[in-house]
Amino acid sequence: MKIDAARDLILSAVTAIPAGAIASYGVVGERAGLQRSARMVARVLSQLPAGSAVPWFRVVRSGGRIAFASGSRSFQRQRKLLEAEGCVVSDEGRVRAARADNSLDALLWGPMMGSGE
DNA sequence: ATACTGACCCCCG
DNA sequence: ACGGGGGCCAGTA
Repeated sequence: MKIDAARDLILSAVTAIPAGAIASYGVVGERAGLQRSARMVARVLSQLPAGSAVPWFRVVRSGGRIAFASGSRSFQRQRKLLEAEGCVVSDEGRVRAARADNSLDALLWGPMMGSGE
C-alpha cells in the first residue's frame, strides 16, 4: 500500500473518533486497517497542517496519556481542546474521556481499557 | 546500501 | 511510580 493511501486511511480513522472520546495511536492504526502503524500515525499527525479539521487532539498514547511533554506548548494546546469537549486532563497528561464508559461502538482506546475505571 | 530519529508499543525488573 | 531493552515503520542524511 502506498503511503498516501495509508495517510488517508489514518486521517479517516482519526476523524471518526467522536467528540469527547479518545483513541491511542495503535488503535487508530488498526482501525485504519494497518498493522503496527502506531509510529506512522504519529508521523502523519505531526505533519498535519495547522488549520486541519482532523481532531488530532483525540489521539493519545496507549495508557491514555497525552503524547507531548507535560507543560509544553503542544501539550497545553491539546489539553485545552480535550477539556473543551468534556474530557478531564491531569497536569501529568492523563486523559479521562468524557464518554468512555458507555457507547463502546465508536469509542476506541488502547490495550488497557480497564486500568482505572 | 547503512545509520539515526521520532506526537509509538510491549515486556520485564 | 521509575528504569531498561527490543521491535516497529517512514523519513532523512
